[in-house]
Amino acid sequence: MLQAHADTNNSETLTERQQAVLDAALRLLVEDGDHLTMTAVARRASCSKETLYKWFGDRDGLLTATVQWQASKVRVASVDGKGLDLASLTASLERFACDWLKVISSDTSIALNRVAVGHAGSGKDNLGAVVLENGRFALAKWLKPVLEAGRHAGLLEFTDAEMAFRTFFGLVGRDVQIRLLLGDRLELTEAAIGGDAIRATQQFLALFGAKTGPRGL
Amino acid sequence: MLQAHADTNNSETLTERQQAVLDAALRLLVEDGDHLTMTAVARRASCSKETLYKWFGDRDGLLTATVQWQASKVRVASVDGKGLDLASLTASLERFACDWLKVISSDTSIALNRVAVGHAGSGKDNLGAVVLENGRFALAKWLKPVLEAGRHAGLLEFTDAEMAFRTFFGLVGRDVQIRLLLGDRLELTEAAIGGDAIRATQQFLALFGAKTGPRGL
DNA sequence: GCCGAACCGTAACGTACGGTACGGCGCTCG
DNA sequence: CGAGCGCCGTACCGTACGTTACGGTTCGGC
Repeated sequence: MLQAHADTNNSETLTERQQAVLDAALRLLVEDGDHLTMTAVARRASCSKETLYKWFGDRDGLLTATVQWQASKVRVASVDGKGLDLASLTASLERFACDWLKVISSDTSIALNRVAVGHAGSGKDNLGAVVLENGRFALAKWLKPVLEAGRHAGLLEFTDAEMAFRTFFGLVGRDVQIRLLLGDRLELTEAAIGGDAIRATQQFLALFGAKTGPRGL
Repeated sequence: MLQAHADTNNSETLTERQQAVLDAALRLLVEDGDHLTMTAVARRASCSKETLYKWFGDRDGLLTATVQWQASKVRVASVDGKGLDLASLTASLERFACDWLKVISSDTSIALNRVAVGHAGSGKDNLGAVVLENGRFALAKWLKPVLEAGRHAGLLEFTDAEMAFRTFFGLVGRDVQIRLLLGDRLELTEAAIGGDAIRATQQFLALFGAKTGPRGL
């Protein structure tokens, strides 16, 4: 998770220097919240504002590029659909839950979601769509094949994969994301995340596991 | 909405005129997003900016008063703990789920949560705490007695009411709130909300219902 | 060495907006 | 009926910030 393997889109069109600038903008966004100014980015990245405008057009362009740049860094390798037995399926689900909880509780994710939410309220919905696409919908895209494989192997029972995924999403995330976005202090230790991942997975299996399988929880 | 039932806090300290001003601010917040300016509020409410500053101190004070004013309007009557049989417990849970989904999908809630999220990112966390207190935590305060009553009546089994509540919260809300906050078009018809409420309740009962109860879904 | 391109640092401009001051108006009270 | 007061409308001020412009520097190519 979170490895920076050379990706398809951004690494081609963005020079090394531009990536450094976007990293600076990202750090600033995490530190100072939505208080990001062009002057601050230029100072932090040791570049001129003229260059910022030449590269990214305007402030929204810089913001969008920053969000997409971060998104391109968190692409994860899709799991192979070899989740044949219950143990590996359970492990996959727990791993997804664990990774997801780590992502949404990270400072970076919180900062990016905050700015995207604020942006969604002000007309142009670019940032919100980008965050959603690389967050919730990407998670669904990764997870659905696992669910389908589990159903095909007779381990899961559901009619609509989308509905099953959304239930899993709710069981994992619960109130965590909205509380963090609203500024609630909510310490999420590694152990707590791991425990939540196990609990959510067991609850999901209790709801969607095949009748023959073991009924956890 | 906007009935003048004498409330605890706000109706005493706020005059009729002040409430009208806050309603104007609230409408503006819903319409224009976070683009709320003091001049716009003054114009919409047909009052002077000087009056706004005299009454609410500064922009943050106006924002906080607006959020609290809206919060004071959505107080619901707490259900009585007479949920003795499974039918009435199920009905109570469904009703909570239904009401909650209606709240978080309303334009007002979305606008308020957006501004609170943005505010939480910029130092002062007042708004986020207020929204959280009147949203998630208020819901917990209403719902936990119901859950405890259900456990006492032998209908539910759980060790930690907080954990049970959070699971219910996740099953009901799933990805709805974050998607709406991020600007996702997500039409929630009355029928869809009702169906989701029933589904979430059945799933919750499947996870936490006493073994003698019916195993839905 | 010279040229042009890219870029850094900074100054400057325009605008939006939070906050303040002031004149005028209607209302209440003596 | 005059005084005082609360409030409306508006002009005004200061600042922050997006955006542009410009002088100076580095660097690759001829």
